[in-house]
Amino acid sequence: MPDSHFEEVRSLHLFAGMSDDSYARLMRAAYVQSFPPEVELIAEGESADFLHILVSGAVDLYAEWNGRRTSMATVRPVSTFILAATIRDAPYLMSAVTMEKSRIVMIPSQDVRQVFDEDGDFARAVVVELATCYRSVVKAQKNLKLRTAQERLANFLLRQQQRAGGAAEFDLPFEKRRLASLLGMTPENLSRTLRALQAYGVLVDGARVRIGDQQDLERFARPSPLIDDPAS
Amino acid sequence: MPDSHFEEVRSLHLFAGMSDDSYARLMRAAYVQSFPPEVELIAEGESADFLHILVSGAVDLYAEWNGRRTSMATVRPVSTFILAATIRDAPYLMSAVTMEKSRIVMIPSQDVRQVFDEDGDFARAVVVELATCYRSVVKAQKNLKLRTAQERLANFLLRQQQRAGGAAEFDLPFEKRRLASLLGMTPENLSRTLRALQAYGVLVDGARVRIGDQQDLERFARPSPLIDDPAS
DNA sequence: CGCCGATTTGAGAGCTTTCAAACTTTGTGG
DNA sequence: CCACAAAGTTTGAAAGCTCTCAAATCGGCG
Repeated sequence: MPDSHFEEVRSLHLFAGMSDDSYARLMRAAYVQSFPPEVELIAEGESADFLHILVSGAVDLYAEWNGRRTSMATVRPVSTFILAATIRDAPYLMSAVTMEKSRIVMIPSQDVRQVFDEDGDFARAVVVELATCYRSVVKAQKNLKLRTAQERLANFLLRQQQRAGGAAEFDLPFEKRRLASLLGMTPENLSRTLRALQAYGVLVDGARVRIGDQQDLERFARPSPLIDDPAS
Repeated sequence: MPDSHFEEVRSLHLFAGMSDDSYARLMRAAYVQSFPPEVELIAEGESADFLHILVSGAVDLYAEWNGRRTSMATVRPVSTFILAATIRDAPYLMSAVTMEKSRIVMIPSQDVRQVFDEDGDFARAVVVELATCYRSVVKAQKNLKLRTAQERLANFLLRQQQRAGGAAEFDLPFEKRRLASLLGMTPENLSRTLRALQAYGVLVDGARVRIGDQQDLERFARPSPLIDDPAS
């Protein structure tokens, strides 16, 4: 593996606190791979043979049932995904597909479990990572069950605006069809709902969004740290 | 704390593997408390001062936003709840209320974090517990996003039937209003949807449910281990 | 330019919610 | 033990929201 990735991954919270020894063991059989867009990395139901770490690019986690499909989350660098399945040695609950050209570090699951069994520091880091993932899914579920589609969209836009440094204008980070799926609606409905938010000063042109009156949109969206804060 | 609870809690997967020493430290400041039904144990947004372990009874985890309320999960003995907030030393994301008379062991969060920092075995057990919780929320989210209300209800009934040992008749485990909220619908809609499942041989009388033709209901519900299996 | 996929728009159907009222169940006090 | 009150459940009607299907439009790329 190139040194640059080696160091980049090392600096992740998950690996930062462990001994050089354990880290070396973890990386011994690990390798980096580059993928073009739209490549299926893992499929729901398969056994979790590798822990994946996204170094660059973007990955969509989705799930399917009975012919339907929904986006569950978007993974951005640098972060791991599907840690829980690796630890539990259980089947993946979600599929993963690259959204763009992506570089991914893959560590054999059995190495992760072995180091996990031997290195308490690593085990503790895994806990913190998992607790964070757990809390973020709980937030996603609250978002789904407590808010209407319009409210979810409004809050999503406000979060995007924050990510854009508070600018009044910014671009949507991915296709609208994927956004619709993430928010739990159809593309058609997203289109209409975006339009409905004009009433709160939202203007959309293609992927470009302009938030005319943040206060007004916030009054409608009522963002809450217990649902919308990415960390915590 | 009474010895009976002491042993019962000790036998939980979360505590089974740790040293007597660590366990004693964890339990030093812990105490058991009995609560009548409908008691608010913790409120969303509060800081996580105690890890809770339900020894007997039942607890509803719910969340609120903007005046709306939804049930997120039901906790059954013997299990812990809100472990992630304790570990992260972060605010609770959900509120908890007793559904029946319940006995609950409360361990100060700082003790949990301290033992967690010192005892690798405990840290590893926490990981397994958290990974399981994480996976169960992911399943709940797939259930919500991929299935219609009717399908969620049908699968819920099949799961209940399993819990009842496969009997054709069984009782719903809690009030219908709570079930409706768990499944993400209104009580009125649950009532109508139960009726709609007559088409697949489901008969309801009060809390009593009779599944006339399991095969038929399964053909409609299409249960999947990646959504409906409680463990794994 | 012309094709292909993504997005938008329209219309209609279907599902879910809301509101109101009737009915049932549960628990309490007389 | 009965009557009553309070809460939970069911039913009906209407409104609102979301989905589906179909067609039109937009946008990027060869």
